[in-house]
Amino acid sequence: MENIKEILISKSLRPTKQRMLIANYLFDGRDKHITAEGLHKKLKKLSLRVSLATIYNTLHDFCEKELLNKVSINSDKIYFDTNTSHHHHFYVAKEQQLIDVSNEIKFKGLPKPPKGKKIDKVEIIIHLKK
Amino acid sequence: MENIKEILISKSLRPTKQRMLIANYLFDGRDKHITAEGLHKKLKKLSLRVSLATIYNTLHDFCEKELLNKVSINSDKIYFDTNTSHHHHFYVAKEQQLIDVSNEIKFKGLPKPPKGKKIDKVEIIIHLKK
DNA sequence: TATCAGTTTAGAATGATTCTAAACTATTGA
DNA sequence: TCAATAGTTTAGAATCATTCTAAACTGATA
Repeated sequence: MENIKEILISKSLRPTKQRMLIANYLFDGRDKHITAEGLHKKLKKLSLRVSLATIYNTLHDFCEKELLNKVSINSDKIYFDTNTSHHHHFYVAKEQQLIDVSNEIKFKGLPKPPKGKKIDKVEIIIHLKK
Repeated sequence: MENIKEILISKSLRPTKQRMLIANYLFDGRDKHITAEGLHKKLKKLSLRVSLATIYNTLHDFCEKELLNKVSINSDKIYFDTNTSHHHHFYVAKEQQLIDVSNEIKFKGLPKPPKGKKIDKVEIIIHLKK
């Protein structure tokens, strides 16, 4: 907890009550994929009242400070991923479920980017079905 | 043109005026990535009046019949891709630009899917920056 | 020609996200 | 200690892509 407070400060985010609540929930050691709406509901269940606007603000702030990763796969919701290391995902469209891929994928034959552009990162989404 | 009419029929889509307009625009031989809104504007410029609702309906119908591919990368718009063969994309976030990757990418070390699930397809998005 | 399934349409509804402006809180410096 | 100020939170409104609805239209078929 103290830990988390320091992290926020080190990222020049004031450790406000709301940010602490959210950070404590998110960074409990388990990897999570969550949407703003989903987080809002979770916190409500724990009787922690944080406005939806603040949730959005905070999630975006955390992303900018690289405490979270944005994953946008299905174009109707943004998922925020607490795993910020470079990794890939399984995605089950039917259940809108996102699962981390833990192992390393190697590729061959990556194309050259068009002139004037560089490769930022390679994202792999493994779509699953039954 | 006659060609396109027959394709629609073969997919049991009536070759209505609106569908023909849209299909003629989309399937002119050049690969395209387009959004519903974008297509609506393009057709308007050509003085072809098709309602936005019909554009959405048609794009979805074409997807179901595998004449188009849905690509959702940035989570605020759906792109429809006239290239329906299996391929990957470059994506330039800043310009919301989508570019087909023409060559083959091979990978090694694809993870096993969780029990009860099969790999449907592997989607690779190569994020580009300046 | 009447019927009917399929299609188109305008406009309303939805739902995620962002914006706005006012209230609140924390930090700083006198 | 206090005021000033910068940063934060909030409810609710606004936005924007997309979907829905229900009525009008179209065209093939009997």
